Amino acid sequence: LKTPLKQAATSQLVLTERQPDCQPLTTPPKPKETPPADPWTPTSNLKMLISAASPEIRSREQRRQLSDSSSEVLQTKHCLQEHLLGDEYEKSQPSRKEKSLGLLCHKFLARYPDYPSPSQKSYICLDEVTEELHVERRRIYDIVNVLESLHMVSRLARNRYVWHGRHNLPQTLQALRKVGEENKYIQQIQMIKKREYEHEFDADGERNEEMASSFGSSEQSEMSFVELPGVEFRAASVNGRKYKSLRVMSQKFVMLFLVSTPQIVSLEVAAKILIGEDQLEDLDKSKFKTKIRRLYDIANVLSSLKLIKKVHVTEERGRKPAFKWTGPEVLPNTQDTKLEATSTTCSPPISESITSKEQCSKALFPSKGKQNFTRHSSLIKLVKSIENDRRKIQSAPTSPVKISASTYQSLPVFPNTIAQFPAITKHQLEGQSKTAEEMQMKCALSSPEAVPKPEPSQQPALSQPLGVCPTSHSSVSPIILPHPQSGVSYAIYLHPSQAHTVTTYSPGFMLQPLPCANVTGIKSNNSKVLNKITTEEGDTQRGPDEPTKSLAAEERPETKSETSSQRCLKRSQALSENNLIKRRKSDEESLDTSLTFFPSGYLIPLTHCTHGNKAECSTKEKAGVCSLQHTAYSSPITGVIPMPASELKTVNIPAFHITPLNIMLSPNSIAAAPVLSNSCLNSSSTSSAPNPSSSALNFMLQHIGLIPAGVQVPANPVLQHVPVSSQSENTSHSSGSTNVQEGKVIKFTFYSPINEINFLFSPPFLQPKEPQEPQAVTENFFRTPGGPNTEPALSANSDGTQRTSQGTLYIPQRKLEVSED
DNA sequence: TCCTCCCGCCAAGCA
DNA sequence: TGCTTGGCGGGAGGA
Repeated sequence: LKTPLKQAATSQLVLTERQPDCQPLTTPPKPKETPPADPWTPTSNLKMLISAASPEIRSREQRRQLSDSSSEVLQTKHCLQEHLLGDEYEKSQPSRKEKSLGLLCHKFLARYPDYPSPSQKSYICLDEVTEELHVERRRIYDIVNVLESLHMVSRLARNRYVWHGRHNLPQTLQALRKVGEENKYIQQIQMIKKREYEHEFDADGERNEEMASSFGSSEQSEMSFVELPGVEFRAASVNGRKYKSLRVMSQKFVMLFLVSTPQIVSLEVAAKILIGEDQLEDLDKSKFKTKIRRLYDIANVLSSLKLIKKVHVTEERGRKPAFKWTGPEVLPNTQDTKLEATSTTCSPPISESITSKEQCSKALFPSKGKQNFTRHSSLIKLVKSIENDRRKIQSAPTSPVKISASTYQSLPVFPNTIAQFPAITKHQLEGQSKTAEEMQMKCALSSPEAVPKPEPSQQPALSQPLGVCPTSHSSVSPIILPHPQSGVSYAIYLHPSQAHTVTTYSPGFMLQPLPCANVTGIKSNNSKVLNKITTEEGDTQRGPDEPTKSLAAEERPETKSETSSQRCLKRSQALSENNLIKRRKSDEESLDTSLTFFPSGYLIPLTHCTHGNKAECSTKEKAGVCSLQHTAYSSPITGVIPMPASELKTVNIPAFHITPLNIMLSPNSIAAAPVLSNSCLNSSSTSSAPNPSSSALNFMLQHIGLIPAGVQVPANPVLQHVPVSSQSENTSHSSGSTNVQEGKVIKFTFYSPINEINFLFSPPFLQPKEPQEPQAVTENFFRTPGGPNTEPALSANSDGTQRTSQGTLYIPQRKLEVSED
């Protein structure tokens, strides 16, 4: 009852306020005379009914008519009243969509030029806007707040804003991206996704508890408004409210897009992150719903600005609303350049400290005092989260698993991997596989065409050897990780089509599941279970004939890799220096956790590839990564090769670092990496250095129990040049095409957030063998292959695992997906 | 049924 | 003290 009355009063107020503006208006002041609080007179009764039926429409219609003539107003009023009890009145109401904030924002934006003349400032009077757009003031605030977050408007005074248009947008986005990177939002996203999958079946409470721990305590919560020089932020209130401001939320929401790869953020994740940085007690459902509501508000405005677009991420658990960034690409290089132009201290040193951050912030926002700098606490929270994990596993059984200390940094990589799946549509994968042959030709590592949407300016000039070496130009591109101390290096086979995006070394990454393994091809028959993104326009549904393109669309330009990877390495190093031992535990935990749901891939040891030789080291030193101190823990169970920290110290890890920025490595970069071909292999102790593929195979096969330990199998040329053709992959059940025999090749795939690393193993080694300990576990991660749309014929093992009759191991993506059959 | 998000209450804070 | 600003959540339209 309250609302209608109030609305009626408002309508009357509007009515009377408009009178002076409308000359012929002669509306009697009767509404004023009738106290709105008295609903029991016939007039007020009627009025209340009208208001109750649709106060908005009533006032809106009245206002509209008032602008024409007073008589029309009265007629309209009468008309409305007459229709009040009828269905026609309801029909006359604008639909909900017509009143949407997005539409309103469109109208609002239409009032002002995108790029107003600097000499001529546009001022926004809220009163005028509310009148002209026939909306409540409250709605305008929603719009203005979001626009403020992008510095498209700024508050001048009460009721008064200045319209800046999009002049500041690039600068703002770069600043936001920078802040987002510094605060490791991508890692938060990964963390959330990881926990999401880990606790898929957990009770909400438990999940919330986990979430809470992952974000640390509320005391660390600190949300600030990112400002730009010259764009002063004058919040109406400077109290704590501003930290919950829609502005801040909007900025953070945008940050998530800018640091994500692909630039798709689900509302759920965004809300959790926003809550995570708020208070722990906010993790209840109502708060979550509130955040979601606000995010919808923000998203509507951002959509009107064409910065984002609504999409849907389809997962096993259903269709999730998400948004995809469609705004201008914000390149970190440019950003860094700009930052450096502002201040030379902006380039974070090897160990990025808070001090340097603040310096950078000062440089970025010189017009404001320190209190205005953005000082997000995400990093601290992340650390806390991991420490929580560590604590949890302190009592857990020790595991021989070793993963790199960098896992500490890239712990959430795993979820990130999942996070990336949405970006890879089934069609994309299929298309990718179908064009595998073509890519083999086109996507030679040195070929720029191999890079989806290669932007010249984005081609990373990876001057440093990354320890990632192509051994061939086949579609399966081996990458070597030198292993100095043990004398064993590791090979990773990269699919060239994705090699450009590979990046990432991370134990978490190594321990991640190997989805989509189809023996004969790149095509994944798992693709059906891959998350897919379907925009409403279906624009992300790309045909199979343009896999590269589609991938490119979803993946971040590789450009970011160089600086980002360096930065990440530095951060990882800094973080790992002090708590290396502790983190091992944590890493183990994370590994174990990953094990639960995600089978891992394998690093293939190159037993004859010498390590630590001067040539290699010099190469690494050139890369500036020799000092990298990471401890890798891997589990034989998960097929991860133990990789002590000392070993990794001299490994050119950067290329394998999974960073929150999703650093990518271009084929060119990989091709340019000389480690394998020159430093590593050539510098090996013997001139007859075995083919790394052989070592890789041996290790792999031993590891999974297909051959006994100590048994060495000769290298198979297939491994060096595994022709993965669309034919073979599509006809895995028929005679194998090219060199891949039917069902005789195992392809292991690492999925990083943005790429896959494939390991192909040739037939001779797939011989029946007595299951050994590791095998039993390992096979749990395998699933038989099948056509892209068909379920493979499985032969269940006694332990419940399955193996294809064709000898092909099929690696599922997720636990849930594995459960089928 | 769930997703979206309109709507407006009401409190904080400004003028 | 009135007005502006905006956090917040109920609940309804829509898919």
